[in-house]
Amino acid sequence: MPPSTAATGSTGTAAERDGRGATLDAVAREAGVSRATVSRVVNGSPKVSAEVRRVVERAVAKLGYIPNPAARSLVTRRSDSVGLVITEPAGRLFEDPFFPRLLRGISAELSAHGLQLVLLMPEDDDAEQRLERYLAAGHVDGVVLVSLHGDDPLPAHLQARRVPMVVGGRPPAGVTASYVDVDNREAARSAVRHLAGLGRRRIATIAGPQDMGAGVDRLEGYREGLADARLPADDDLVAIADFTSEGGATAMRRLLETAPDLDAVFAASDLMAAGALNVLRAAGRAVPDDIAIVGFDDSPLAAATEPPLTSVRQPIEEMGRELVRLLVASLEDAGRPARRVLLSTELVQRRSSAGGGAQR
Amino acid sequence: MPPSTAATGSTGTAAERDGRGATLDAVAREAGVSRATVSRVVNGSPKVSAEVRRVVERAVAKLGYIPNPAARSLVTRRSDSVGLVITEPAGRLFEDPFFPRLLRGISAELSAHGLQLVLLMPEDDDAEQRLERYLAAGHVDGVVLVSLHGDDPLPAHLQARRVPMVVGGRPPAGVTASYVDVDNREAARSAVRHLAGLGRRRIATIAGPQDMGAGVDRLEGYREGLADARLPADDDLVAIADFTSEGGATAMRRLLETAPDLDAVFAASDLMAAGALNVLRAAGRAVPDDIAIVGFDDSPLAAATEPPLTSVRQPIEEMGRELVRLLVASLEDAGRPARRVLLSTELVQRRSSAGGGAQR
DNA sequence: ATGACTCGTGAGAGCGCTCTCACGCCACCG
DNA sequence: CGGTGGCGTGAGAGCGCTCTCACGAGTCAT
Repeated sequence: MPPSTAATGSTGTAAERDGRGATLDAVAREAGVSRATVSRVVNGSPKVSAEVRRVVERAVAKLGYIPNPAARSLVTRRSDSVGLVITEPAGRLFEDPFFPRLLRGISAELSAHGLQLVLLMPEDDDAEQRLERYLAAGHVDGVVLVSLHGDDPLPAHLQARRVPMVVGGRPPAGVTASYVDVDNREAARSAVRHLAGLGRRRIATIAGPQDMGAGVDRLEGYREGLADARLPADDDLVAIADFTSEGGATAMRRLLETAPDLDAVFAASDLMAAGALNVLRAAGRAVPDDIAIVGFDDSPLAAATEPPLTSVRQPIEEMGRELVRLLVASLEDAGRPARRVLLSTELVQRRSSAGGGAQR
Repeated sequence: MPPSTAATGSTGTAAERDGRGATLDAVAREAGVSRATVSRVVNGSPKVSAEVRRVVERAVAKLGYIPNPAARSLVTRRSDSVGLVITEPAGRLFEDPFFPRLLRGISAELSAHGLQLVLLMPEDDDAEQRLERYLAAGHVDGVVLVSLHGDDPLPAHLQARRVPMVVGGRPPAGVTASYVDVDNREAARSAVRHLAGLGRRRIATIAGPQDMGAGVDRLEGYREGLADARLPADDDLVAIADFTSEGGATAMRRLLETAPDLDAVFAASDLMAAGALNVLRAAGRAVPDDIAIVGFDDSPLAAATEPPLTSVRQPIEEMGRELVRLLVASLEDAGRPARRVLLSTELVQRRSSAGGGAQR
């Protein structure tokens, strides 16, 4: 600690203030105007003469003034930040590029709106309770919820507390909030039709968690795809996993037992498809010749596996951006009814489901 | 909007307040004590009689009181949140599990200290300027900087503004701050010795960016490892990349041209090693028989490649936790000198560098 | 009984900002 | 020449909290 730099009145050379930063009041004195006027200039109000504005701006620059966010928040009742709540066990977060990509989209759009991102990853129920208080306290202006599982009480509680929120993916029943999703059902359906079009007849699926919208919808789409192709449904062809590669591997092993004659697999995520791929290789099944496989997400991983994965591309970054747009809109107009935004997908074909396999 | 719910005095049934939440004052009135006392109870001060405490707690519960964070911050000059600044181009963020893992560690430790995480990912210079103002304004109590590149002015600026900060990895010259790192030099050195011990004589390296501490240190360690094994240094054996798999692939192609006789590769990240692996496979070079390869990080990816990668394990989550510990310590004692924490690494051997290859 | 303490509590100032309202000024009209 | 109406500016009240300080009541030694 330097020995008390003394109070040299208004001498202070620019930003060399020690201790706390300059206040509105200091700027006002420096510029010879009132606090109100400085406030107007700082906040870009049009009702300030050009001359005064210049003087104030000079004072601001000279003192290195930066508004105190807490003081501002206290009166505006806004924090200019939003929370992103990710409730997902470690496993998937680590390996799935889904989250980083979503984050990127969210972050970019928030930045465009001058908002900051508070990342919240409750590790247990206790942390989730603290999280709820935190959000209810108004630390953030709104919340983006992603990767919701069916039994999570958080969205309902936030709704009760009137915390503005948007959800990534179809929210669980009972929760009405704006959300952004892709048409998982339709995407899965067309992926299965693609496999059927290749002549595959015993098409299995590695489905996602059945407590998540994406998991349920993609499984449903799979079933519809089978029906479209007039193929019989068969529970032996369905294995549920958790979106991780390890889960995908386990599911694939199970499928090889329950339905050894399968000739195609639709996996509800690329990660699970990659896990399945490893198992198939170890089992000596050739991909795509013996077994064709299609993933979901079109993550960078899909192009890097051997063989590369056919996959359903979803615009993850764009989902992030759209989530923020919805949230910002509801922040500006609280009475706004909840909206749903559905983004489109595209089947990206690669070698894992190339033609010339089992038939055709 | 409901037609003005009228002012029914102190009737209000519990948390059914409309509009803003209850204030300290309201709780004080409800409990029949002063604001100061309620404040003491809420903040767990010991100087409150058990009896009064009970009464106040009941009032708090009844009104569903949650302190207003802005008001509190205004007087305490603390935000109870810290910023995590990641300045890294999209590419690596997407594929490298490094960041999610680090995040996990940071988030867990912050949570243990009752701190929140503000995630900051400036996309361009403009955003970085805004970021600086944001941090200087005191929105956060301190900052964790990771993935610093040598030319980034941010750390120096933050230092000038006296923003408490810690750095992940060795900070660039001129910046003095506490930091957490692994002994990259020693780890790389022993990885190279491991390869030499296998009888490899033409050991190449795919090094990381030379504007980052980890990139420089691992390359240096590689050179020391060669010297240890009395192997000649050779610039043809060195290719610089950017820690991504694509970069690793490009570097590997270049190495195959400049040094077609190489029999081992030390890659400064698993991602780069994986990219190299693909190139080697395409080039018909058998791993580990023709060419042994060692990666760095021991990410989940390392175990999933074919063949699985020998890799230097670093305790990434623990690095995150330690970063937070250092930051918290310097928050509590501003005069505290900068410290360096070095965590240990471990070489995890897998098939990509199995014995029985070129020699031995 | 008196003074010296401790201990729990209340009064009140103040953190730095925004925003409403009032006011003075000038241009313009009748 | 007095009235009218913007328009730019200042005064001042708060936002909800913490924290210092003063104070009354009890405890104990003198």
